[in-house]
Amino acid sequence: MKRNGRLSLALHTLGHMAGEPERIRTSADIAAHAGTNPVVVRRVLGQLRKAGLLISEKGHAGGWRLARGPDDITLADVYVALEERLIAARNLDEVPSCSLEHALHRRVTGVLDDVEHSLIQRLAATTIAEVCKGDA
Amino acid sequence: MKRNGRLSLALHTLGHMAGEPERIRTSADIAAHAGTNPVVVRRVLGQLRKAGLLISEKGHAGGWRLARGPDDITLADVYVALEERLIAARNLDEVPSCSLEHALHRRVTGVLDDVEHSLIQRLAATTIAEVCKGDA
DNA sequence: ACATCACGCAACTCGATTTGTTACAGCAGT
DNA sequence: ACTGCTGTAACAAATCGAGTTGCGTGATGT
Repeated sequence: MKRNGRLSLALHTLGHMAGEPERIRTSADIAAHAGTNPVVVRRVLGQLRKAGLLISEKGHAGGWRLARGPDDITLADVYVALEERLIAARNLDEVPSCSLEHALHRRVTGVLDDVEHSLIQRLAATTIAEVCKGDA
Repeated sequence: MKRNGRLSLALHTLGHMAGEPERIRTSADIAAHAGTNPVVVRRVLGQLRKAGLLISEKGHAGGWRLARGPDDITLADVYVALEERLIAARNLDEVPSCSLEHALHRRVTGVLDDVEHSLIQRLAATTIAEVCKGDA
């Protein structure tokens, strides 16, 4: 796992959950399966929980499960929940010294924002359930 | 300068060159203007040279100049020359252990490649000369 | 010829970001 | 009470890009 590790981990986990929605999984289980650390899992899935995609329960029989049906969670939901923003730069508004820089920045970020938007739309077209089905 | 620093630097420099195509600039000049280091400039512009966008000449009166007219260089040319690939992951084909991972990977990279492609097409619609004009 | 000025390239440092790890507090069942 | 889970903070390790230094090479002017 290297780049987009969080996204990979999240999608992978959700995919498995979609296969057996009843089963409650612990972060240790998930971490073992993904070859990473339970804390990392909790960090990533915690963002999905905040976004309302997952529910986590503490205590003896605790663990993680889907907050909604797998056909009601799209890849875009996951993407935005993780605040990935692969494309659009999350910039610290660097004041451009020369006006050319300004013009360039405006044009490029305009395109980038558009493309990011279209990426999200494309991701919104696929649900977790579909991906899981396509696997079989 | 932080993320996409190479792209910024390249576009900025090309923009200025488009304004005065005759003038030959040294990497020291460019670096001073961009607030960075001559070696960094040579690294970045070197990629543009390999892509046939720039010409560099050594020696006393050496320096950098455009290899073609500014209206014949698009933002996409620069983007691909730098091998930026903001979107599509440059992965080391990690063999997915479970088939779900496989299905996921295929679908996500499919979308990502498409979006990357559309990004390049959008960038190809703008030339360096246009950006320079838009500035004035 | 020779000094000068510029690029080309490799190796290294540095800082920021990301990922992995350890430790501990809190909560829910048995 | 005890066990087993999450939540969080703090720290360590790996990663990556930018910056830096040093030296080799080619072209120009004297």
